[in-house]
Amino acid sequence: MGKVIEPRFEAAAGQLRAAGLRTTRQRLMLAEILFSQGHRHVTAESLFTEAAERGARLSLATVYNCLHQFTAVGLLRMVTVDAGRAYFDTNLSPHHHFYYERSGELRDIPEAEIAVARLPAAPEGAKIARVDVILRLQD
Amino acid sequence: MGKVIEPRFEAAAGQLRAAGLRTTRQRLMLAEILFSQGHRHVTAESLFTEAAERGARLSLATVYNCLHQFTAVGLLRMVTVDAGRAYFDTNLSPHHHFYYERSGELRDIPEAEIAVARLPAAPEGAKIARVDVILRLQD
DNA sequence: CGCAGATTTTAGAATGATTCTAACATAGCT
DNA sequence: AGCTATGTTAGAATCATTCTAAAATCTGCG
Repeated sequence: MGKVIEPRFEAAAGQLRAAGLRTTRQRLMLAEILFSQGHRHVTAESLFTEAAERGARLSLATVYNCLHQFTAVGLLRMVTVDAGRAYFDTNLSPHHHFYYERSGELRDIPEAEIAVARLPAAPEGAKIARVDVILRLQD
Repeated sequence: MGKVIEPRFEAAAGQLRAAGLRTTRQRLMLAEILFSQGHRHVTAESLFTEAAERGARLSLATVYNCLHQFTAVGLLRMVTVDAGRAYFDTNLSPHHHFYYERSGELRDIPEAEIAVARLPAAPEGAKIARVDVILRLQD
């Protein structure tokens, strides 16, 4: 018998199943936090804290595991703007980022607002997996 | 009486002095490695190893110190492509990067080869300090 | 339902990059 | 040479992240 899923986790459960991931208590909570309130940027630490504030019982290691699993199945995108910690973005459509160097805040820039007009060919034997544009901000 | 500077360090000494940095044995060696052979991309670890191979006696902490000082005075630029370690680039002119995700190799793309046509305005109270374009490569 | 086997979670240790500390050494001026 | 600010260093400390091995949980099946 499948276990009972609280109504507020229905959507998250659907997303996890569609991605081929088991619906564990921890993953449901994290998915709910990540995917039920518009696009978000989180770090492992920030997500862990947020989950803890909501009363979730899970370990930091699980947050790392889930962030990587979600990324692997295409539910998240990793964003590298700071040598030191990884950010994860729930916005999967092509877009770019403002990065506030002082605060560490990350903000989406819709794709239409930046035009990368010409791209060089990828070097022999390689292919371009992704184009990242980061506008670094100071105040 | 100023100390004697070996001829091969003359150029490096000039650059350090021009930047307002004292010419210590360690800085001379690092500057020589960094600035005497065209543009380079290094990490603290790679630079430390290279200096050690050349017989330099210095500590890793000094490499970190120097990389940051050189960056602060505008002799280097920090490049963030990997959450985990910082790269430093001796190429100070505007340009972008190919990043081989598999090997960690970084390669310059001349500015002329990429055109970032339109930029959004910086958000209220902030200004755009830098535009980074990274083409991530897989093989 | 109730179990077996596979997958997950977890605490804690381990790792890797980087920074800090506070003692020692040196550069640059007089 | 001698003074003093600056630079270097070993080693400890910190931070983000990954690993490990054991305990917990999930899912399919009888």
